[in-house]
Amino acid sequence: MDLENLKQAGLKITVPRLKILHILHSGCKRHFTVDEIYQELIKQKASVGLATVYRVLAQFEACNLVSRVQLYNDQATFEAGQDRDHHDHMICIKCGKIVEFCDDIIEERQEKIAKKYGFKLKKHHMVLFCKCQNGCKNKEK
Amino acid sequence: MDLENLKQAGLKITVPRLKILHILHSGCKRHFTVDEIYQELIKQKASVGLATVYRVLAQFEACNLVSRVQLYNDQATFEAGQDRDHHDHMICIKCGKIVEFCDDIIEERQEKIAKKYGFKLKKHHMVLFCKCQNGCKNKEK
DNA sequence: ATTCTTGCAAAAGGTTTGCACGCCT
DNA sequence: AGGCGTGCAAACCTTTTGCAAGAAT
Repeated sequence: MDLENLKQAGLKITVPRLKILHILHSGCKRHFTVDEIYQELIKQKASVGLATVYRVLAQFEACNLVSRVQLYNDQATFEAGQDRDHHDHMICIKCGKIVEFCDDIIEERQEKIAKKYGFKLKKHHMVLFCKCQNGCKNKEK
Repeated sequence: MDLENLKQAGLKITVPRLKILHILHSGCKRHFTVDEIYQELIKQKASVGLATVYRVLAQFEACNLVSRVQLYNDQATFEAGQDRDHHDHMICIKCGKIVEFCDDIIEERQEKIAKKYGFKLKKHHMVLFCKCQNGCKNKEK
């Protein structure tokens, strides 16, 4: 349970932390920019400062309640969920829909390519930018 | 020839543009952050403003003399060379050495994965972070 | 009581823009 | 003269930090 993680990490159960946890887990959305969370807090009329959102997310990251993912070039994005297995992301450039996937063949090739050049692969970063084929009528993000 | 591109794009041949072009093509290095170029200009005692570096690189990008690549999360990076074929990057996290590569198997898998989820792949972003195996004694970047 | 948290404002770091001066034709 | 190009400073945007006041145990 999330609250256990907080306690174990020596973090107190506070209103801002609970509200942010709630946002992270409500609905089917799992990826949030800092500003998305901040705007949601404003919508809920919670008086939580932007600096607090940044601080809390960094703390959550440290105790594995969220992980930081680089989906866009300009804003930090956090992904809800604990101890997730490795995966990459596919994003619809029109509606923003995100799909997580992991492809063994690609993972294997990456290792081989690194080895071929005398490198040892430490991590990788891969995002596929796509368009949903059906039913995505939203405007470009 | 580079100067032709400039003229065709309606850009005048000026000292800052020539100096930046020269930096882009001298040596074997092909990837530069804005600041690397700016620092090199300072080292050469060229009085070129940082804003100019940004503006010139944006213009060079528009006429295909450089392309913008997202290698680090915090700083824009530009790659010298015109009309390059698609490729991805592998970076040594210790010495910063960059290798460009393109793997058909990965490219093909990316298409397939997109299709599998009902997406149409438009572009992708992939960077492998590695360690050189031999002879890389530099400190972490 | 003590330690942790927070909101606010200011600072930081990278990038862009406004503006007046300068250069070239 | 006219327009493009430039340096400088100021503005911008996201993120971080300092600090004094407030909460949690």
